[in-house]
Amino acid sequence: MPAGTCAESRPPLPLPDTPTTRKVWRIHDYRLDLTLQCGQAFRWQRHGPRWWGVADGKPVELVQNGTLLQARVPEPVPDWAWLENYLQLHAPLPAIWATFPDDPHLHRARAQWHGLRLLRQPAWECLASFLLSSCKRIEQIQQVIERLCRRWGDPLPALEGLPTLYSFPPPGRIAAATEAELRACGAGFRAPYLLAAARAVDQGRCPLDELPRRTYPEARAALMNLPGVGPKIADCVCLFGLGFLEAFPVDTWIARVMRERYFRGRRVSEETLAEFGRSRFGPYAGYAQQYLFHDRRMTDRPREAHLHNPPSG
DNA sequence: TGTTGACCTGGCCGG
DNA sequence: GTTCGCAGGTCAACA
Repeated sequence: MPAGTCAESRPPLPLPDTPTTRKVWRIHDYRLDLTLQCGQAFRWQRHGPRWWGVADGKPVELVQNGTLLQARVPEPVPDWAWLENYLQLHAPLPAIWATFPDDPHLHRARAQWHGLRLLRQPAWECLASFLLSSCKRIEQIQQVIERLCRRWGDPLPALEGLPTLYSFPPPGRIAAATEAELRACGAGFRAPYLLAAARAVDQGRCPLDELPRRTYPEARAALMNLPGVGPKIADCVCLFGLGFLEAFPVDTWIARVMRERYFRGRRVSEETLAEFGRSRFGPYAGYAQQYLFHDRRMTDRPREAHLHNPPSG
């Protein structure tokens, strides 16, 4: 190759990304309102078309206007991969749907709730949140988590015009708290579970960072070694925090819908339902679970069906 | 192996 | 204003 050609064809030196506080994406098959409010994450607040919360440790304001998604952060960031990953903007939803069997119940849920996505949350925040979730409504879970963040989290740089948001407390901070202090935040009988989990993670006995590199059964078993973590919470953490999309959490809602629609109302154990869900819906069973779960929940709670309204923004 | 009650707390509902 | 059953789960005791 001639020397001159080589110099001309050399790619330009990569320029560092210019840090920005705003970003716009064109998105398809995405419903921000459903995704943030369906019960997989507990730190998002809605005011009209605007959503604000903490994603991957950073305060963010989000607005969806049709196929445009706008984000705003208080301090310039060089890239937005962290938010794209959290929101799973690049998850191939049509390809995921193509893997599912021809299932009338799933088709109906898809038609109604198309655009609902699974988030990818920080594993510790996900584990702590779902440890606090048993026998609580979403609003109550949000309140307890907010108290924990205000008490043991750090204030984050404020978005102009919005209240101060707090980081999710790292395991070491919770590990240093007392059970009574956690109960005072509203954790109730879940307080000793949260404390034990925080200490296990903080001391490296439950290496959350390593679990995504293990197999799903190994990660699930490691989580279930923690006190207070049964099959349901372990599967929620696998699905929403570790990226194991084959996980199929079985809670009371999904157990009801599965027994009704696939087992003619027969009594079937929850472990059997989880195995059935994973084998029927395959490597993306978690997506199927979330659609079936949300469909059933909205059927039983029509008051909350305003979620069906597309974003007004 | 499957079933049952206890565990905190707070919003809801009927009296 | 008060009472009561209930809620997106887990654990341990018991049959």
